[in-house]
Amino acid sequence: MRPTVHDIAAAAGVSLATVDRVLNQRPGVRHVTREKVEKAIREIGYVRDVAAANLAKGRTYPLVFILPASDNSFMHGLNDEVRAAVARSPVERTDIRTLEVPAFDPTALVRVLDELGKERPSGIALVATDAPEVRDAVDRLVQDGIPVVTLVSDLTGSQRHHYAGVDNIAAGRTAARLLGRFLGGATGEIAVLAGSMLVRDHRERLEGFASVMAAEFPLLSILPVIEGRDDPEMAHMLVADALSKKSGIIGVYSLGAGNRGLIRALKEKAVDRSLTVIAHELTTHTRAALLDGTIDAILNQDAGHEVRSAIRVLKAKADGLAVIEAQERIRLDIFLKDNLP
Amino acid sequence: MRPTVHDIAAAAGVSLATVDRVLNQRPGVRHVTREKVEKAIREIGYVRDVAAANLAKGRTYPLVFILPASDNSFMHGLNDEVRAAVARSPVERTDIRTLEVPAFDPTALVRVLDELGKERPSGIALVATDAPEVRDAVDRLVQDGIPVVTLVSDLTGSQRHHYAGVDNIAAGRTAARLLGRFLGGATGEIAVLAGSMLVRDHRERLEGFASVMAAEFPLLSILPVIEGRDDPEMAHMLVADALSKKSGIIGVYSLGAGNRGLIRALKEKAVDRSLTVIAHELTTHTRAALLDGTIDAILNQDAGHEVRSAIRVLKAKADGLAVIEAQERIRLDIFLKDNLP
DNA sequence: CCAAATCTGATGTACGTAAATCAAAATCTA
DNA sequence: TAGATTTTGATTTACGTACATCAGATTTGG
Repeated sequence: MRPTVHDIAAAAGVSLATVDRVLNQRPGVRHVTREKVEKAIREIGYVRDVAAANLAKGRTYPLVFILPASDNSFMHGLNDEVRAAVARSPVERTDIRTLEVPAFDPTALVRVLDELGKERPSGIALVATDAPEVRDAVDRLVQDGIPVVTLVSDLTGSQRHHYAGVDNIAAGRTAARLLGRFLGGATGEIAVLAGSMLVRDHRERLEGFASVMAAEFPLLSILPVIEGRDDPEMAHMLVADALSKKSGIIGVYSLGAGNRGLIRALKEKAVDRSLTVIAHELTTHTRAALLDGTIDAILNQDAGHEVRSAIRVLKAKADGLAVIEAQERIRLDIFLKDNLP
Repeated sequence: MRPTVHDIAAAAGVSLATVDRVLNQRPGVRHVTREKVEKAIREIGYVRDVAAANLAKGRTYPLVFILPASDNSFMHGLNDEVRAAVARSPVERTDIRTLEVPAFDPTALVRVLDELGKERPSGIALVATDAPEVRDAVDRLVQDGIPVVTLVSDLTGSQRHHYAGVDNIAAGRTAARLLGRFLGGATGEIAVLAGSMLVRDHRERLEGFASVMAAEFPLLSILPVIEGRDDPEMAHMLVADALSKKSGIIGVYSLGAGNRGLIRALKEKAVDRSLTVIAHELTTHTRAALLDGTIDAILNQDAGHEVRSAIRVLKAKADGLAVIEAQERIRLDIFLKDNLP
């Protein structure tokens, strides 16, 4: 049987009340007594029954998700997953609130973060815009003892407790190798479509992509990055233009969102050119394009996993508990037309 | 505030005791009263607080994992993950026991399953040997109300509640497409190394592999399958032999275990031949081979995820609760040298 | 050594549910 | 309608922890 507070009391030769004072760091315990109790805790291997503790406390975990107000499929999917988590709230004892902030706007994000500092929720998950002032705001929260995890996009040099997202450098490298291998030993140009170089995940993907390309596929040259602002219309225009002008393009790497526009451009301008195309994020549009052969591979991050992981980590940090590291690692999913879920 | 049993009692106009009788399907409640209570439960949207219920019951979940006594890295890894779950037992209220049975031995497996039927654990997870008598034994357990999940390898036509493993047909198809694409438009022969055609996962991988190869890569022909019994020594001998005799081999698909032997054979016989190689299961050996270029891609199933998923599902089934489907889907991981964890 | 301050023990209630007991009420049977 | 039977209510204890209160013990300062 698992040891309880009574066992600690017996082992340490003190009363239940004293054990409670030590466990919940309440005042009024002499130093030596405290040590005696802590020793007993270690020796009998006591671990607090979190379920019982939460029951007694009537505890819930007020959590806040800060998401960018972006109108693309990926962010919509992320939003859906947060809503699904809200639906599970009663069972998981969470109390989740979602805040929308303008995308790519550090100032707005900082303002929201600073306000949350006063409110002191049990935990905060945010899709970070990678700017020094955001990093400082997050670090203030962390210093204040509020658990913070970054979601999807990380925050350079910050003290955030955890990052629930994929390794984007690895994603870029993987895309490069897949593209390089799929193209056999061909010579030609590669077009790269990004959202914005202001977000860290896109920068990192590009960095990984370029480094593997340079090192291992010297016959393929990367054209200047097209920035489509994750917007389908803009992406369509820019990609169509590039395809018209550059006849040497034999491959495309789309590392951001807005793939709806990319796919349309490909169908209009390149049906006959048999391009090899790799894109990020599995959505209804990219899925259809993968199945009909317009896209050759999709790299994906599972938004549901990211949200669930963020919640688990925030709850664990709020209770000062350990997490199962391997469970919280967000994988880079690679989908070909054969292994779609 | 979330509704409690007291709220049901008030809403239905009955006593707490009656509510308890209905909730825990105890006898002694008239049909009309039962209906009245059930209606109230639905109307106020009551959901049992599982944590509180488990606390009151002092409940633990006795679970049994049945694993084959195979001496390969994958099964060792699976074993490690079960042990890790045992270490978490106090927190998760599980009480996990592992049983080893001879591999590929339906009779032994049936004997063990039948005995567990008497013992009535809260749930059973097994790596199934795909045979009718095993299926029948599992179905008896299910009929008896014992939750059963298959792990890694599924059981054809059985009533098991869940399968915690990858879609092996999709895995084979994916391997075929990767291999076909990596080989560009080359012409040649593909060697396939399997463990045994007696286990369903290997059969399915081959099936998926062969179908995509035939349909989409007609220039590549599949050689007769080499069965290495998941044994490194045997695999080494057979593969080395094949490489010596067949000079037309340009690709290898290893769909089972025993990759240690395969890798040794490749290094001895094929350093100069630049074969394209795809293997299953990420182990220290395959990881090293991927990094040094001997292997081009590894398809993997995450044993840790499989074990944790099996436990979650068994617990949920034991309590009659729903699971988060997406969370329990075991993905096919594709590793290139760039996205290794 | 006494009073004041500090520390410790004993005890009770609460969280939401399970499970048991016993009494009372309702229903059924003859 | 009496008596047996079934159904329902009321109440209590328990699970492991949190938290509060008050009394008693020990330590500290002067």
